[in-house]
Amino acid sequence: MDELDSAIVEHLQRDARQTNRELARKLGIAPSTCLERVRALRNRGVITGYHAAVDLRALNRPVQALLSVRVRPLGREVIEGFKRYAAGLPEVLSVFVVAGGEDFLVHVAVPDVDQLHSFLLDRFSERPEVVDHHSSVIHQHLSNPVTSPLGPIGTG
Amino acid sequence: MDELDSAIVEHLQRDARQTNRELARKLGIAPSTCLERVRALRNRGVITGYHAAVDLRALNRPVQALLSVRVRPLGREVIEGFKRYAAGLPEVLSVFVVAGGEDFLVHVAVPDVDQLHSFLLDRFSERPEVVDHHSSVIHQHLSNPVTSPLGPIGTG
DNA sequence: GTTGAAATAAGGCCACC
DNA sequence: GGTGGCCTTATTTCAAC
Repeated sequence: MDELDSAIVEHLQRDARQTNRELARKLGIAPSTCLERVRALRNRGVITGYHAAVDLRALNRPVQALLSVRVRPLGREVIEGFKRYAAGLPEVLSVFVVAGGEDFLVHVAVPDVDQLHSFLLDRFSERPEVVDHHSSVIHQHLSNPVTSPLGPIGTG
Repeated sequence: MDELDSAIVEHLQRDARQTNRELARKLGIAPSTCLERVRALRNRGVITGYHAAVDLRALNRPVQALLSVRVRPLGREVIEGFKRYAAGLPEVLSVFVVAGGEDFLVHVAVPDVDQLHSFLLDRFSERPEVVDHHSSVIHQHLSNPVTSPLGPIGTG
């Protein structure tokens, strides 16, 4: 994991479909060298995959919310069970298992606020382990396009 | 936005670097047809980009947290200002602007808990508009690999 | 809108440095 | 570990349906 690897990761986070030749040209290295580096990053698990990003409005899901959920009794089975349940729901974008006042934060995207309400009632309130929940509508969500190493770059 | 488009979007969310031929074969259409569909999805803004996903541990950032922040006075300038400030910090993965008890939820990834503490003190506590903040360490973060349309598929 | 084939460009392997 | 060349494979255009 040197500076070249770091640069490759940054470029591929911005555009995962640029050709190997284009990437090599930007970095000033030979395409074959670049290809080997990229493959090594995948094999070492630094790059975990390549994913298309979508516009939630285009998919009829303009309303986003963060749902905080408390479950009881606290234990591995209840936590694991709810986590997998929530992650499997089509409305759910991601699930955070957190420490502190709440146990889960569930990021959802739905067609409208009525369906957000229905989702809470039908999917969360009815679950016996859910003792409390609270929703925060998301007005805006900005994602950092690149995630770079922090601190000294590891030796691999 | 028919069912074919929907299927294309799902496949490209799982693997954005599969060849056009492979994608066409899975969908049972000609490669040239597939290519045109994919291009149309990009031009219509349904697919917004292709991004490499990375392992945060490999980038020396194994500690994640969600930081809830309240700012005052509440107004467009303060909200916009803090939002852009937070989104520009290298430790920050994404920023949620939310309604409800808190104003922001900031998703961060740092090398260790000490640097999480330092981040809060140096980057948030010192900001005059930040009147309160509270951190929740993330034990686990699951993302849904695919985001599909909900409800009736729009006519585009 | 979809297809098949031809032209263009890229990916991938290997010998060499 | 990095490079350049060669062969294989994919992408992309275009005329026709």
